[in-house]
Amino acid sequence: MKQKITIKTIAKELGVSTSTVSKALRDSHEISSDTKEKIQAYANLYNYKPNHLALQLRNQKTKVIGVILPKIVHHFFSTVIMGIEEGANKKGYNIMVCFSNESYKKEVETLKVLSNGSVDGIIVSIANETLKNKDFKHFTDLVAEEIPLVLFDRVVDEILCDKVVVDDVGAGYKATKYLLDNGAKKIALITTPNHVNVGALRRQGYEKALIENYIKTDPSLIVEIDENQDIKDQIEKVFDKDIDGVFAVNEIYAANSMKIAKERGLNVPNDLSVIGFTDGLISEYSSPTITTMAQHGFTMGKQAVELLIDKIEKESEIYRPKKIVISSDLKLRESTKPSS
Amino acid sequence: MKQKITIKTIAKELGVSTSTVSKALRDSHEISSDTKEKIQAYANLYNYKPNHLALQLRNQKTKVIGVILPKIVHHFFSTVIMGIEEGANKKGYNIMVCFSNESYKKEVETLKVLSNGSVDGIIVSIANETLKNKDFKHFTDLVAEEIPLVLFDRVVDEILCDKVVVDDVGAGYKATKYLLDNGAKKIALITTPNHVNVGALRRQGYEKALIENYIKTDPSLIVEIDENQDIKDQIEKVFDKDIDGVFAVNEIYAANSMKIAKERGLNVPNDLSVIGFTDGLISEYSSPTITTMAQHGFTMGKQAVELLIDKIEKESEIYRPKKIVISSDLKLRESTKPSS
DNA sequence: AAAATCTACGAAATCGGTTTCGTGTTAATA
DNA sequence: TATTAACACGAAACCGATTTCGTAGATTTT
Repeated sequence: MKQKITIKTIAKELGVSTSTVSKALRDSHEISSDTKEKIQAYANLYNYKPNHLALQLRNQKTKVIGVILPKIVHHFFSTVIMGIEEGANKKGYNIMVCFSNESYKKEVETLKVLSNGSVDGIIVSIANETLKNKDFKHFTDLVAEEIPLVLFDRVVDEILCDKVVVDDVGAGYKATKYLLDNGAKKIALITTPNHVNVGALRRQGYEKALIENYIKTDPSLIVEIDENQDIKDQIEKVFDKDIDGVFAVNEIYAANSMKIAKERGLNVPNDLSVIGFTDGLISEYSSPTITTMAQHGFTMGKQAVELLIDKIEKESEIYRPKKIVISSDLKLRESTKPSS
Repeated sequence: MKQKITIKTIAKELGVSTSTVSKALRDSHEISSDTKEKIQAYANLYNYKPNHLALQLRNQKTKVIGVILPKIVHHFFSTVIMGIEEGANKKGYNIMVCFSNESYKKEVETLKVLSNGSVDGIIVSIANETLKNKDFKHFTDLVAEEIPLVLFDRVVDEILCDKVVVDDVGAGYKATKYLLDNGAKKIALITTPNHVNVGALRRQGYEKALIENYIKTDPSLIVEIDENQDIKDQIEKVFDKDIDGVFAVNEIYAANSMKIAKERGLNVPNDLSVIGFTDGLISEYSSPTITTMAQHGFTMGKQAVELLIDKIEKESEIYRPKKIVISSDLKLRESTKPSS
C-alpha cells in the first residue's frame, strides 16, 4: 500500500508541531484561523484521513461489533444481519461477521479472536453443536471478562447476558391453533432435535394447543430432523399417518413437506394444510405459497444491536440482563384454508 | 469493560520491564528459562491476551478484509460471503461485512470508512445505482491510494483492479441454446436494465444463440425489470406473446414467470420451458423445480479473497490486474424438457 | 590478570493519533 | 510602567505492543 499521509507528514511539511496539526484538524480554538486554514487546506489537498487504528488504540474502542452466526444461507439470518448492520451504522458502528457453521470448535475459536480487542461487543446465535454439547464456558468466560454480549434466537439461560428471542412457544401455539381451528385433526410437527431450544419451545406451543383442544399428542406425528441425513426421507414416513396438517419449524422443512404432498397427490390446502416458519423467499415463491410464522429477523437484529450498544456505551450503570421477546405473526397464504 | 491485563501490568507485578515480558511471551532466546516460565505462568493464570489493536498499529496491518455487498437477502451473495469467509479464515483474516443496499451514497460512505485503515483490502460488488450513475471516482481513488481492491460479479472496466466474474455471455448463450435445442422458438428474456452489466452480458449471450439459429431478436420478447415496480406485473405482458421459453437472469424473475405460467394454465415444461440464474433455494424448492445456471458463488468468493490476499501480501511485485472468469453450468431440473 | 565474549535484561524508539500542561509573545488592565 | 490575561503553539505523555541497541555482570579465552 502507498505510504499514507499522516499528521507527522503534515507537521513537517508545514513546519509546525503534530499537536498543532491535530488541534487544527479538530478545529480547536487554541489554533489561529490562519494556521487552521493552512493546515486544513493541506490535509484536504492530500486527502488526509486519520488512521483509525491509532484512534482505536487511544480511545480503547473500535466502534466495531462482532457478529457470529451459525450460517447465512438462510433467509432468517440474512435479515437479522441486515437489521444489525442498519442499527449499528446508525450509531456509527461497523460489523464484523463470522460464521460458526454450526460447529462448536469454530465458535470457540471465533469468539477468542473477536474478544482480543478487535470489537467492542459481540452478538451471537449459538451453534447447534454447542447447544448439543451444553458446553458454554467460552460464553461465560466472555461474560466474566465483561465483554458486552447479546444472544439472539438460539439462547440459553446459563449465559447471563442480554437476549433477544422470538416468542417460540406462542408462535408454535398460534400456528397449531390456526390449523386446529380450521378443521385439522392430525397435525404433524416437523421440528429439530430437542437440544435446539427454539425447536423444543415451538414444540411446547404445539402441544399446548393440542391439549387445549383435548387432543393427545401423538409422538409418531412428530419428526425430529437430523440435518446430516436427507431431510425429505425423514419427513416421508409421517405422511403414511394420514395427516391433515403440517407445522414445520422452518421454511425448508415446510417446502419439503409440500413437495411430498404433491408427489402423493394431496391437494394443499384442501387435503392438507401447511404452516412454516421464517418468512423467506421459499414461502413466498413456492406454489402454492406457504402460510408461515413471520419471524421479524430484521427487528431482532436491530433490537439486539441496540441492546449491545447500550451496554457498550453505558458501562457505569448497574446491569441487569434484559430479555426482549419479539412476537411473531402468522402470515396467511395459500397453503392453509382461509380463516373460518 | 473490565480492565484488561496488559504487558505493563505483568511487568509491574513481576518486577521486570515490558521488553522482558514481551520477549518472554514470544519465547525469545534472550530471556532465561526461569524468567520465561515465571512470566508465562503469570500470563496464563490471568488469561493475558495481546491487544489486537496495538499489534495492528505496530504492524500496520489489520488482518481484516472489508466486504461491500449490494444486498444480502439473495442466495448468490450469501454463498459468496461464505466463500470469502472461508478463504479469509484459512489465511488468518477476518471479514468486515457492509451493505450498500444498492445505493451510490451508502457505497461511497462505506468505502470511505473502510479505507481509513480499518482493513487491509476490500472486496466489492458494485451497487446498481452506481452502475447507473457511472460514477466510479470512489473506486478509482481507492486504486490510486493503492488499497488492494477486488471486484466481483458486478464489475466495470473503468476500475483497474483484480476482478472475478462469471462468464455471463457464455452463460446466457448456454441457457438460450439449450432452450432452442429442445424446440423452443419464441424465448422471452427477463433481464435487468442494461446498465446492470451482468444483465447486459447475459443478453448478449441470448442474442448470440438466437443469431446462430437464424432467429431475429424480437425486442418485444425482452423485459427489462425495474425493481422499483411490481416485478410480476412487468413480466405479465410478455406472456401475451405466445412464448414457449423463458430465460430469466435471476431466481426471482424465474419464479415470477413460473407463477404467471401456472395462473395462465400453461404447463411447465410442456407448454413453456423456464431457465433461471443463481442456483438458490427458490429454484430448488419451487414446483416444478427450476432449471438454472449455477453461479458458483462460493467459488467466486473464495477466488476473490485469494486474489486479494495475494495482492495484500506480495506488494512488492509488479502488478498487472487479473480477471478470473468462472464458467457457470446449467443445472437441469424439471422446468425444462429433458435434453434431446 | 587482562581482554574478549556471553548472558540476560532494560531503555527508548516506534506505530499515529490526542491531550495536558507549559511557555514565549503580545495585548489589555491596574 | 508593571502586572495580568489572552493567545498560539510546542513538548511530552499516553494507548499496548515490538524491537533495536546498549550494558552490567558473569564467564571464558589468551
